[in-house]
Amino acid sequence: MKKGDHLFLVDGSGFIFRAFHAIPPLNRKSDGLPVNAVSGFCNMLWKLLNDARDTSVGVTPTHFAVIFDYSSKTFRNELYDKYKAHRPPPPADLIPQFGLIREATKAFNLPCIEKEGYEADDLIATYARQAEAIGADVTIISSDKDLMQLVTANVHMYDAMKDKQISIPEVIEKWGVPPEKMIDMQAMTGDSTDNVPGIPGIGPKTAAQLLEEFGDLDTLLARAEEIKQVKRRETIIANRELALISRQLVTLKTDTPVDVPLEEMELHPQDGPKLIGFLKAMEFTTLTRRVAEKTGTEAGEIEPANVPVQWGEAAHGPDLDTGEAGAKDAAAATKPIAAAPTSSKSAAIDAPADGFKPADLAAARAAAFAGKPIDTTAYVAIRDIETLKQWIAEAYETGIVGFDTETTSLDPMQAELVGFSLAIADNGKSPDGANIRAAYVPLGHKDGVGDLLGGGGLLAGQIPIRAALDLIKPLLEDPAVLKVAQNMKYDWLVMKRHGVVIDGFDDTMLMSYVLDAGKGNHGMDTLSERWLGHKPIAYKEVTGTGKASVTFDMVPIDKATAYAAEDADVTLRLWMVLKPRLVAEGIMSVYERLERPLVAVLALMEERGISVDRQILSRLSGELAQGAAALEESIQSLAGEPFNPGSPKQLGDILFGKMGLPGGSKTKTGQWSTSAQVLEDLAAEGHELPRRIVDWRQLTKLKSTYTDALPGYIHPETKRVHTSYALAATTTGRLSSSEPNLQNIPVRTAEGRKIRTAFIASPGNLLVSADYSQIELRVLAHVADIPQLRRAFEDGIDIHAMTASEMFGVPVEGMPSEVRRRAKAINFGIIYGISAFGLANQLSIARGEAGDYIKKYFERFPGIRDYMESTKAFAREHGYVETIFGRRAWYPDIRSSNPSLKAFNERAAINAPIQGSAADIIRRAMVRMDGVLEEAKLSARMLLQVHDELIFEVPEAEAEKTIAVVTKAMEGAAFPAIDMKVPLKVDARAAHNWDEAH
DNA sequence: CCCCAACCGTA
DNA sequence: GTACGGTTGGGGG
Repeated sequence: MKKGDHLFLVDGSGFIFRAFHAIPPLNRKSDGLPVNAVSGFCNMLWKLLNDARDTSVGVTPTHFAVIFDYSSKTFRNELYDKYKAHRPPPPADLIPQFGLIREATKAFNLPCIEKEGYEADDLIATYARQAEAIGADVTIISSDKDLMQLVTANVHMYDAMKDKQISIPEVIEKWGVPPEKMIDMQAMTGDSTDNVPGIPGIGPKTAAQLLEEFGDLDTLLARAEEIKQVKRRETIIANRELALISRQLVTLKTDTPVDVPLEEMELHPQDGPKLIGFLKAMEFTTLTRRVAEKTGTEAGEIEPANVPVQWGEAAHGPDLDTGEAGAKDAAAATKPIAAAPTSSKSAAIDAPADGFKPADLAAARAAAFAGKPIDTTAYVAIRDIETLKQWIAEAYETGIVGFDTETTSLDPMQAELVGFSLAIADNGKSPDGANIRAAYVPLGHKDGVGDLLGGGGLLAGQIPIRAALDLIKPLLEDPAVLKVAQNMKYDWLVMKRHGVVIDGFDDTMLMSYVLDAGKGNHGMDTLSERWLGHKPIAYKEVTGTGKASVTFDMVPIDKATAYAAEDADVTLRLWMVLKPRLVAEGIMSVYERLERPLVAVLALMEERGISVDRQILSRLSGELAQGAAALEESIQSLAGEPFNPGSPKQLGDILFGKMGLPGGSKTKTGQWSTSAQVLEDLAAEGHELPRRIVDWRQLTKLKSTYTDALPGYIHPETKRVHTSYALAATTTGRLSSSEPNLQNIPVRTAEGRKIRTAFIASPGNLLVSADYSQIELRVLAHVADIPQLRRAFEDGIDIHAMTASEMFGVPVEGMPSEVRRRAKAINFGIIYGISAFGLANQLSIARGEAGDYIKKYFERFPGIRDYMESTKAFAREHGYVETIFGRRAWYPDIRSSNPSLKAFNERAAINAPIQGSAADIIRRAMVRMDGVLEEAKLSARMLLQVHDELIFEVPEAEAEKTIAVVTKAMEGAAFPAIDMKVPLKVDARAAHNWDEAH
């Protein structure tokens, strides 16, 4: 080292504690290893090594070292036995990171320096003075006041997290004394977290004043009699010895015997592959990419390094204890525990022996947030651009932000943005805790007055919406910053319609769904009460209810802030609880592969919508009205009195009271059942009225639910119908569709199918419908591994005919349709968790006969019975069942003592893996579809999903090729996760409307 | 105005 | 026998 060189000394132990508390909990996704402090550390090192000149440091280092504490036992304990006593053990999430930080330092090719019996501060002091003596400059990367005594004209400090240089003026500004008087200052004030006594009652202000007057501590003590304030004079004289011991404790040793000379700190070029190996092992994708670019390394070829991890119980003393010296900020706000670590191993012993496994970390996190009070009075409204910029900068800083939009409508295709809220977290001052603050950015709130058209004037004190969107857009589109929302599909679509494509996000609703499907709904209010013990403000409380309700833009801003900021706050808290559970419960890949990617896919499908021909529906509606009116008239005359045929109650009275027909069955409320089944039976006996009621019901159903309702869903601007898909509504993993439900458009009857002719391709295009053939039976053949079924599917044989042939010994050739029908019903029954009761109902046969069928079926297909029994046993033992991709469906009531409830849950548990696996397969196809189409240079757009069917809109000229590409993608959707034992088959067709394409 | 039961459309 | 959502009637407040 020579004059003019510049030495950077990083206070590694101090940094890890500050980073841990400042950075929200970030866990390695593969196993939940906490890595937030390591992440902050690596980012800081990378920045200092490459861009130090662009920071407040303003110089480039020539020499560089990272210094750590070695153990909590140092020479200071000899001086004063209570030194650093009463230190709580470090938080569980931090313990594994001590070792990782050292590994990181080595990966960065930097010297990693520590020495037994000394604190990092002593090593830093020694090196700083050595370098200074040579004429080099020194920058200490730390903001610890204990190091400020080292600051001179040539020695500076740098707060990396605030990007702030600390030199002589900053020390004076902060403490009122120059650096060389910091030792005396600390000797007087002491340090409660380190148990440095100081002089009782003397704080920084008094100390500075006394040092100003007397010059230094020795002079002060010598002339203590001159102090005018009686009380102060007496305590200083009485505590003279304490002050002198304190001075010894806080004075850093500048002559520590060091093992690594300054020369060895000379900076060497980065070893790209080595560093990337470590970063990959930590799963820091963004930094990996940056390092690869900068060092010209091909990251894809580098394997993640095998980094040793001390989860806790096996951690060696020095690694754990290094944290202690830097734990000042943490300890200050933490209630000290009774037992102090007394040996270098004690922290490891104090920590629970198995307290650092993913499941325990998740449990600790949940416990930390359960009932943790939420300060809802701290929410603020952001009303100016500068403040918004600050919040956005903090989101970049922490890398995670809670996000929520407020709009004028529950329908994201109609919604206008009224404001958005942000929640920012750091990792809190207490173990496993977190501090969260949230704000609302009002953009489109109006005053209540308004003109006759209803529109009020924009309220003052709101950032113009365009400006706010321009500011927030880069943040929302930056995949490196995690946006956390509840039901992100809604916010994603709203923001997309405002020109922002959110990238890099988590969705707490979907997390809850993969973790707890079947254990209640996944709405924010429910989750908040369940996990946080907090009941958020109800939406209705803010907007009012019923006729008196207003849209959110009419809500006063203070009221809106209380509501909206709380939503972002709660969402981020839920993330803290739920995210670690994904790893702990082994369900992360379901979330990442089958849930999260569908958010954008479905949002885009919803945005595209589908063309519906108003004229066709209107014509059909007229026809249906005519038909229904004619039927109604004949119904009235047959009944002999006017009544409402739509009222099951009135109908029951007519049929079973007045007309005295034999009543089939009663509903659970004691009413006569007038179900289609009952009416069909009566009709079969020759009664005319029930027959006409059945027909009337069909026509009115088609009219009210479809031909009349659908036109109301045509969007005024797009002229298309935009359904909404729910990702987290079913227990099995299926989607659901609503407003309108496009998953129950009629198809079974000729009358009903006419509705489908109204769903049309836009001019120049065709609709392509591609549906899986028998996907659930194929899944059953796969999971239960049934040889006959597998063979039949491989050979392309009619599966129901094969079943009938096996069961009844009837050859497939020339099989009566009734025989096949019965086998088909049994096959469906199997999928639904068959019961003799249900099968009997379905086939209108006796219970006993149905029971015989089932018995026979199981004789022929014993593997199916085994599957059903083992599935039930699994569900009873675990409370859930799994799809072939690991999705879970919970059935807590399967242990119910109520026999019918228990049986119901058993049937559902048998069905769920089959229905759910099929749902997972089509989800996989959907996630891949856009990429597959793009690769094939096709412009087809996926519009709808109906459980086993996908509908696309495609230019006429591309239809044929699209069918081939889509079919291939769907048939291969299980691969490579699952190598299906049965081929998947897809039928696809193109036509101008949905009826012909299906 | 809200909720539930009954009924029925889909896979 | 599984999984959904929408419409209607009807009763409650």
